[in-house]
Amino acid sequence: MARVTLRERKKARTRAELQRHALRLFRDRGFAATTVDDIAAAAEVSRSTFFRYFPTKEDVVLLDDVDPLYEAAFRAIPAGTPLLEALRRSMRAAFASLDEEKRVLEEVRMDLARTIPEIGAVLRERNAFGVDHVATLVAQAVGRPADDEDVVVFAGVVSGARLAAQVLVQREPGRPYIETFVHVLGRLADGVPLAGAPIVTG
Amino acid sequence: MARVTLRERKKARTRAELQRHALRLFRDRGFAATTVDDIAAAAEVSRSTFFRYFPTKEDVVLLDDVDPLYEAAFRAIPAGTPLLEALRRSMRAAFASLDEEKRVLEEVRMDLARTIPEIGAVLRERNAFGVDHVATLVAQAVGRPADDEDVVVFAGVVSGARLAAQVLVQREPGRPYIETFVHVLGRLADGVPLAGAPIVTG
DNA sequence: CGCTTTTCTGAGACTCAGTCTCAAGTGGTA
DNA sequence: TACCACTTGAGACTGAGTCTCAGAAAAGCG
Repeated sequence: MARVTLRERKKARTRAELQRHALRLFRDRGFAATTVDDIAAAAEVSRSTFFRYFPTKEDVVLLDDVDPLYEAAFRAIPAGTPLLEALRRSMRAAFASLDEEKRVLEEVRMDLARTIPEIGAVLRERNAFGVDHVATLVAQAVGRPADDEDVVVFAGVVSGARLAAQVLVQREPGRPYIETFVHVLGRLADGVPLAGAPIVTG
Repeated sequence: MARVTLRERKKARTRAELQRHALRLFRDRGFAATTVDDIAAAAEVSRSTFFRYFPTKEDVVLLDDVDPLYEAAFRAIPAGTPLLEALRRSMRAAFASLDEEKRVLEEVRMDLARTIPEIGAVLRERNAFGVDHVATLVAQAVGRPADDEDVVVFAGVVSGARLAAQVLVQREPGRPYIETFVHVLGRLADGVPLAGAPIVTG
C-alpha cells in the first residue's frame, strides 16, 4: 500500500514545475512584476491550480524540504551533548545529508532572498528557527517546559544568530550560509561578543 | 516662520483620526474583516485619502513616535558605559520619557500585536531593532565598522532578545514589554543561558 | 480684498492577490 | 467496464494598492 500512485507523482511534478518556473520568473522579472497568472501559464496549469498548491504567491519560494531535516538531525544527537554544540552539529549534519538537486534549489532560494527584499522578508518571517519553534525543540531537549524563561531566551538568541548570519552572508555574497550560521552559534559559546565593551563618544 | 499652518494642523488631525478609527475597528472586528473603506468612512475621508496618508493598511498600526526615542536615548548614554548596559539604560530612559498619551497608544498597539497575528508579524518585521539598524547604531557606539563580525553578531543577539521578550509577553499577557526586554538583555550579560546544558534523550 | 499658484481631496478606473463555487475531467478500484 | 473519489479549469467576486484627473481649499502676493 506504500505504492506511489500516479496521482501522487503528477501532483509532485506539478508542484515542482510551479516552483521551478516561479523562481525563474522571479529572478528574471522580479517578484512584484511576476503575476500568479504568469507562473500558472508558464507551468501550463490554471490560476486556480496554483492556489491549490500554494496558499500565497510567497509560499512558492518557501516550499522547502530542508527545514524538517534540521529537526530530525537534532533529535538524532546523542544525550549528554551540550545544547549549543548539539545545535551546531545537527545543522552541519542536516546540510550534509542534502542531495545535489536540493542543495542547488536551496542556493537559488538564498540568492533570491538576498536579491529581492520581499522574499527576504518572507523567508525571515516564516522560516524554521522562529522563536516558538526553536523553543519547543529545545524544551524537549533539555527536559524543561516550553515556557521556561531560559528556554525562551535561548531560542531567541538562536533566532537572532540566524538573523546575524543572514546579514553576514548578505554583506559578503558567496559566503556559505550554513557555515556562517554554525560559526555565529560558535561565537556565542563564550558569551555575547562586545557585551562588555565600553561605548565611546560619537 | 516656524508657524504651524492650517494645512499642517488639518493633516495631522486627519492622520490621527485615521489611526484612531483604524485601531478601534481592528480591535472590534479584527484586522482582516476591516476594510480600508471602513476606516476611511469612519474617519470621514475618501479611500484615496487613506492611502495618501498610509502606504498600506498595515502601516496604520505602525505609525509610531516611539522608536526614534530609543535611538536618541542611546546616543545620550555617557562614554565608558558597557555596551549591553548602555542599551538597557537607553531603553528604560526612552520609555520613561513618553508622555501619557503616547504610552497609552503604545499599549494599544502592543495589545493588537498580541491579539492579531497579522499585526504581530508586521510589527516584528518593520520595528526598529532590525539587525541592520542595531548594527549601525552599535558600530558607531564602539567605534568599529558596521560590517565587523562582532558588531553584526551582537546586533543579531539583540534582535533575538527582542523576539524572546515578545514571546514571553505573549505567554504572560499583562507583563510589561519594555521591562521584559531589558530583563532578557540582562540575562545575556553572563553568557547565553542553557548554552552548555547537556541535552537529554527524548 | 481679489487673484494666481500650490497643495490636497474625491471620484473612479484599473491590476492583481486570494476565495469560492460548480461542472467537467482523470486516476483508483472493484 | 463502471463507479467513486479526487483533481482541475472556468469564472465570478472581494479587497488592496496604483494612477489619473478635475475640482476644492489653503497659501502667497499685489
